[in-house]
This record gives sequence, structure tokens and C-alpha cells, in this order.
Amino acid sequence: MQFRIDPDNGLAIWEQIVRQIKYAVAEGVLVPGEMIPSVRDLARELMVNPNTVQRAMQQLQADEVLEPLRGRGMAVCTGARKQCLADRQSLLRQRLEATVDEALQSGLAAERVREMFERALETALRRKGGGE
Amino acid sequence: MQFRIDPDNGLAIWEQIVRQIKYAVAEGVLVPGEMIPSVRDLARELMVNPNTVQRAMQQLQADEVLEPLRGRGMAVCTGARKQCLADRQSLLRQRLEATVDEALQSGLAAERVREMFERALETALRRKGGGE
Amino acid sequence: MQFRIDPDNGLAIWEQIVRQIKYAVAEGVLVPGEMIPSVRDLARELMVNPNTVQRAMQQLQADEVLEPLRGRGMAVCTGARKQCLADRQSLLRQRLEATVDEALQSGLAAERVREMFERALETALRRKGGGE
Amino acid sequence: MQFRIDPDNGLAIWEQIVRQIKYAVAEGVLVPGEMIPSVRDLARELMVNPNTVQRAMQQLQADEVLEPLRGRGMAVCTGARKQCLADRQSLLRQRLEATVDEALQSGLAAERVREMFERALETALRRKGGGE
DNA sequence: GTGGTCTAGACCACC
DNA sequence: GTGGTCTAGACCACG
Repeated sequence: MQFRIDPDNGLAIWEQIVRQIKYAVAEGVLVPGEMIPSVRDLARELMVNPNTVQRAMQQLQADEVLEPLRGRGMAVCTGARKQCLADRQSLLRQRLEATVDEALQSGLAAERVREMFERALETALRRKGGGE
Repeated sequence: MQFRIDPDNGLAIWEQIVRQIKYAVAEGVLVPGEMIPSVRDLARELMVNPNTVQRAMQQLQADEVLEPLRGRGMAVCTGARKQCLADRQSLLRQRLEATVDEALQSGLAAERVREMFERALETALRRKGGGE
Repeated sequence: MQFRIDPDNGLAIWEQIVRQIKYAVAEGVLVPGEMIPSVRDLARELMVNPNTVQRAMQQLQADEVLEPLRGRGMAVCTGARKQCLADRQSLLRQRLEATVDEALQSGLAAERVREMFERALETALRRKGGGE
Repeated sequence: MQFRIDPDNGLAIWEQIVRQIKYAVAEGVLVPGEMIPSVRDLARELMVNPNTVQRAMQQLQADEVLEPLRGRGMAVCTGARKQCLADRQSLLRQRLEATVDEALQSGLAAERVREMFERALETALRRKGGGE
């Protein structure tokens, strides 16, 4: 598991954790039944307060992605993968739609928005490729 | 001027107002020298707290998009259009890049992201076309 | 609203708050659209830390009983009453069944359990009547 | 001995073990002087951590229900039966009262609580009858 | 004023 | 060791 937390993301830290864990489950990086690192370990690794990680765990429990095993740790729920795939889809779809919506409403033509998207995609791919 | 405010947008209401006014100036819907409606009128129209509109005005002054004319109201600055065109570009670019970035980091392939984008674009166009 | 919090209840404080608010909505003591007291006020009244109340609010949001109105407070969701009536039913049913189950499994005859229940009911009614 | 452990009971596993052993002694299923299975065997049978069983044994010793016989195991104390009958009474009474109390405080009428109880009783009897 | 987030540190029960 | 709860206090954005 390799998480990147950006405190200035607009999104709360705990929510970034939630998303990234859901993405990891959706990708199969985390498989149902597997135990995730302890709250304390995650907190240390991400350089955030354990309570902040705990807040994310609360949400992931409510979303039935993780379940606590008393005294042992947090495990990925059976059936979480399907759930997370759907969540990823909707999280990203919602964000993409909002973004496109704003672009169009700003007066840009669809073609112009598409150009910007392609440029953003190239930039992101380059950054990702370069980062590896 | 036709603004759409969405309280559950993630973006603060005042920031949505700032963006939409900048977009309107960029588009030429608002032209330099033109007066914009009073804070009270805007607040009533958008169904938000006058303080919220005030907060947006404050930002727009700082960005030199609007200037207060004593006793008369707020006017679009001369030269604001160029400024707003640049702002629009960077605001949208930044948001697009962040969105694409998250999509890629979630594990989706670029091609898959492009599909989602195209679908979002269609949806948004349909909504825009239908709404008019 | 008149809440009774018992720190030694076995149930976490935040969960007692959740239950009592759900019960109040179910009873119609809190009606949809109504604002509930602020987190700080509730905390002061219940003599607990504001964060503890906040934890309850998180849960109530997740359960779609309350919704935050930015900068204004927490409001009872439309449709929350039906939800809360169902919740109350299932919360109490689950607890009653578990209790009865344990009693039967302890070897007591059904008739004997019923006697104990009736005595408990009388006791509780007397306590409630006396308390008023 | 036939124990049913439910990890999601709210009650700690070790406490469920304590209760069920006390109930068994109260019922005469376990008689004074009788040896109970070893911690290891019980742990395997109940599918729980041996430490958890150990924690229960510790409590049962403190309550003078079991006594360790050096090198041989744990035996039911002489006179434990009377103790356990009283314990069962008070454990169940306390739990029933707390349950009824919450039901009444939620706003339900006594008659309504009685109906729920009767339904719970039927359900539990059916489950017990069906399970045998 | 409101809710929301985060940190720090303590304590608990459980396995 | 684990997760869960609670307190205390700070800071932020929003209206």
C-alpha cells in the first residue's frame, strides 16, 4: 500500500485516506479478508495523528469496506471489492461531471474543454510516469 | 447574469460566486465599467446570506476584478477581462488536472478515464441544452 | 429535548446521544426541518466534550437523520421520522431478542422469563412515574 | 456443555463465557466437583483465542465458581450452584430492567413494549426449538 | 455564531 | 499488540 496524503488538497485528510483505501480495494491491491496496517502504523507512515486515521476507519466501517476484528485489527470485508468498484466509479464520475460542468458553464466550447482535458491527461501521465 | 449556486458543491458558496463572476467577465457577459447588482439583490436572487455575497465581493476586489464606486455600487474594473480570461484558464486547468490525477491514481487506465470524460461531457451538454 | 446520559451504561456516550436523538425524532419531539441545539450547547448541557457530541452528529449524518446547514447548524432531515421509527423498532427489537435469548439459554422456562419481564416492567414504570 | 459465542454481541467474548458457565452450573449441567475442559480445548471448540478463555477462567475463579486443581485443571467449586443461581437471577434481572427502561424511555407505551417482548419470546423459542 | 478538522495525550477493553 | 472512546484545546471556513 502506497498512500499519498496532501494536507492542502481541499479534501480532509481522513477523506483522502478513505478514498485511497477504497481505490486500493477496487484495484485488488487490498483483497477481502486481508488485514490492513494498524491505525497507529498508518498514522506514523502518513505522518498524521492516529485520531485522523481513526476517523477514516469509522467511515470505512460505515461504508462496509472494513470490519474491526476485536483485538486483532481491521480486515477488508467480504464483498467490499464490488462495493468499492462502484464507489470509485461514482466518486470519479461525480467529480468529472462537476468539473466539466463548471468548464462549460464558464462559457468554453465543448471542443475547447476536450483540448484542456487532453492536455491535463498528458501532464498527469507524464508526472505519473516520471514519478515511477 | 445567470448564476447557479450549489450548496453541496464542496466549493464554498462565496467561491462559486467569485468564479462565476470571473467567468462572466471573461465571456464578456459583464463588460468593464458595468455595474453589478447590489449585494442585497444578489443575495436575494441567489438565496444566500448577504454576508456570503459580501465575502465574494471582497475577494473580487482583491483580485482587481471589481472596484467599489463610492455610494453607487461595484463596477467591473477596466482591464478586468484580460485578467479574468487568464484566471479562467488557470482555475479550470488546475481543477481538470487534479481530477484527472485522482482518476489515474485510483488505478484507472488513461483510456478508461477518457471514456468517463466523454460521457461526462455528453451528460453536461445534454443538461445544458435541456436547461435552456 | 431532555437527554439522560449515563457514562457507565456500557454503551458509548456518543451512541447514547445517537439513540436518544433518534428516539426523539421517532416520537415527534423533534420534527423534520427543526434545528437541534448546537454541538457546543449540547456538550455543555450533557456535560461531555464537544468532540463526543460531534462524534454522534457524524453518525446521525451517516444515518441521514440530521443534515448540516453550513454555518447555521444541524437540521432534522425530511423523511427522518420514518427512518427513526424503523430504527427505534429494530434497535429495541434486537436488544429485547438478545435479552430474551440469553434468559432462555440460561435454562429458564418461558413462563419464568415472562414473570421476570413483568416485574422489570413494573419496576421501570414505577421509576418513571416517580421520577416525573 | 454447549456454548454459543457471538462476537458481535456487544458483550465481550470472555464475559459471554463467564455467563454461560455460570448458567450451566445454575442449571445443574455442570455439577460441583466436576472438571471443565482445558483452556486449550475450550478455545478450540469456541474458536476464540486461548487468552480470552483464560480471562474468563480468571473471573470465574474470582467469583468462586471454579477452583484450580494443581496439575489437573479447573473444577466446579462446592457450593457454586447456589452462588450461580443467585448470579443468574441478578444478571438477567439487571439486563431485563435496563432493556425495558430504554424501551420506555424511547417513548413506547408499556403495552407496546409487552407486545414486542412477547414477539421476541416467540422468536427465541422458535429458534431454540428449531435449533435442537 | 455555526459545524468541521486536526492534534495531543490518556485510558479502556479485548485478544 | 489491537481498535475504541473520551478529553482538551486549537484552528479553519462558512454565514
